[in-house]
Amino acid sequence: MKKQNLTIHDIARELKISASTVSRALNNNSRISEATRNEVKAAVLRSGYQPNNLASNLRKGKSYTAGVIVPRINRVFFSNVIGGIEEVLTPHGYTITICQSMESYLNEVNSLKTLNNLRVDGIIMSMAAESKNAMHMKTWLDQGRKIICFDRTAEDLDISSVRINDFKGAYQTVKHLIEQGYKKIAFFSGPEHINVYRDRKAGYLTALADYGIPVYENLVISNCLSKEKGMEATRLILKSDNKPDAIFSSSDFSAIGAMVTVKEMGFKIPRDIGIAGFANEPFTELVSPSLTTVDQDGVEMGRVAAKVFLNSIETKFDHTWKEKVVLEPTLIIRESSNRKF
Amino acid sequence: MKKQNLTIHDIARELKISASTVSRALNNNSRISEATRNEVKAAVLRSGYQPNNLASNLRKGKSYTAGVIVPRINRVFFSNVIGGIEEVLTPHGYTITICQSMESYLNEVNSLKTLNNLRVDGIIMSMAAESKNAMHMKTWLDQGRKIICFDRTAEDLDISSVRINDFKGAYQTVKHLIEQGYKKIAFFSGPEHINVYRDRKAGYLTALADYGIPVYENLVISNCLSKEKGMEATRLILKSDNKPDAIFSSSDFSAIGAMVTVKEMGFKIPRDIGIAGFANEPFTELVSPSLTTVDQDGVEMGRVAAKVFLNSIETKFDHTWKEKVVLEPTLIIRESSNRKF
DNA sequence: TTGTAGGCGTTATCAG
DNA sequence: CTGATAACGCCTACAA
Repeated sequence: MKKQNLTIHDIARELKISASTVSRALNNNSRISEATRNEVKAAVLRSGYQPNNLASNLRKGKSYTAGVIVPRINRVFFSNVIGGIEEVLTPHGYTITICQSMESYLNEVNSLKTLNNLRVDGIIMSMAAESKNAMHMKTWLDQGRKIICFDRTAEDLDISSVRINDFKGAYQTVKHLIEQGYKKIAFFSGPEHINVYRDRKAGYLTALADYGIPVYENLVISNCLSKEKGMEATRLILKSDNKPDAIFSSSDFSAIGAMVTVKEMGFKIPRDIGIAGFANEPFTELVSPSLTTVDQDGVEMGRVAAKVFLNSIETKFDHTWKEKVVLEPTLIIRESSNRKF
Repeated sequence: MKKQNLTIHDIARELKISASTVSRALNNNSRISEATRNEVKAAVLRSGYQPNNLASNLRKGKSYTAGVIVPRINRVFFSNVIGGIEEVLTPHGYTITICQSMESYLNEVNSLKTLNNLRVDGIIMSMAAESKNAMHMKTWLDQGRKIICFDRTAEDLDISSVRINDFKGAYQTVKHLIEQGYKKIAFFSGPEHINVYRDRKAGYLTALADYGIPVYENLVISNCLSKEKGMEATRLILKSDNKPDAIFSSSDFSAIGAMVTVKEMGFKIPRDIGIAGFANEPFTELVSPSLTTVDQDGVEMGRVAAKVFLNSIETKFDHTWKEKVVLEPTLIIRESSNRKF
């Protein structure tokens, strides 16, 4: 039952030709006659031979594999990105190998090592929250490995990257809230050593400044990304003397938490309190009121990252050239902030 | 800058010993002295040598890789499963290579082939909706490859599989609806050549029969899995002469569609119409009213599938033994169906 | 305990 | 156009 794996040598023997000829026939090499090529292909079909890519990859010094490291694969944004990467790479004959860092620095270090030992042709990654610098990545870069960062990038490294304009996404959202007549806008932030959260906060602060609105310290909450933290923070600020009339969160999850608590405390959304989140998680359009948020097209980001990957390994560009792509975010205005109509 | 890759031969030359000794030192082979082992390890650290797993895998005839094929990676259930697989396999030194079938039979065939050519040690997969039989999988099984199915399994094949008890999940949900006093329960189904949808429907029908409730043909809607289809179907049945007082859907997405339409048409949930879905998508607890649904723990399913994978390749069992694991679903009762309190 | 030799399955190079 | 040969980097008998 369990057949031994056939090799090109078996095919060669059967056809009384050499293994190299079989190899050439299979690789559509030009220096071979139509006749033998067809003979070989027929024999391959007949016998059920399947090439061993491990061997061919070893010989070619190339694995036709992209390593992907994400904090967690089951976060919609990241799985969307992976989907986009896969969509672009598969037609090019590349395969992807996945690792999760689980936001841990140590896991990230190990994943980098594992993928390197597998001789992947490059790594597409988004950094773990725990990784406060990029020394572990530098080691590989110095050895000539390719790393492409997306979303959470290593800004202290000269590296190819794909991000969205988080600053702009935040700025536009705050501008929108102001235009809706909100005057005291609270902000939920994330760990600020991560570029995306730093940028979102900067967008928030700049928008307030541009419109001459003061920043109230008690309304800027740090490290507030989960639903629970959002509920907690909301209760706190709504009970304070200096109540906000809107909440802009760096995360859809804490925005949902805010929504729950605001309703519990008897305020109306968007009449009394406006709410906006960030990321356009699928649930944001399903809750009621539906949540205003910023879309960061994960699938597209994955596609772009994959293209950058292909460019960098097919070296149309010279070695030192790094691509830095910044995608445009889209503000999606929904019920939770829309009181003008 | 770009160092050439070092090999065990380079280390050997530096230490004036043979490559095999280096290999043995690195693999913690017993037939080697402490002294040389330490020397080798020191040299490796100093030089920055990194083993080439392509080569060692080729030599060992084993790739320490699991191939995973899912319909779409960015569906929460599937990405949860992948997370669970990764969690279990990584500590065992296995890596995972991912393919999406995008529900297409052809993509599935190609993925199977790609993964085989990569000589993965086994494949963990959930079948594409388009795949109506498993002949393409049989080909590989006959060649002695390992395939483990999860969720959507190939029932005509003697194969290891991990599923949840979809029948029971559906049965319990319908029983719950009946106990809440609902008497005319509509059902949204999926493609019935897929085991999970067939089983859910069977659970629905059996529960009705057990409680002596007739089945109304106009209330059983086939191929109704998306939000849009759910909206459409709901409009249809609520306008009919034979209106339901509850809707049980095989999918959370169509259940949400039902919810939207029911509210639009002015009915109260759960007072006038009860609703329940299936899968416990993250949004189900965030919508209002929150949606009653059946939890199928994707992460756990992934963990179990990975363990079955490890068992099957580390062959503690004999070749012909196939594990068939059935996990228990959990009915999660939320507001959308709970009118007793 | 260590070294030698051979091979895992391919492909690139060089002859013919 | 085709064949022989030698790698790719590693591991494992077998020999010493």
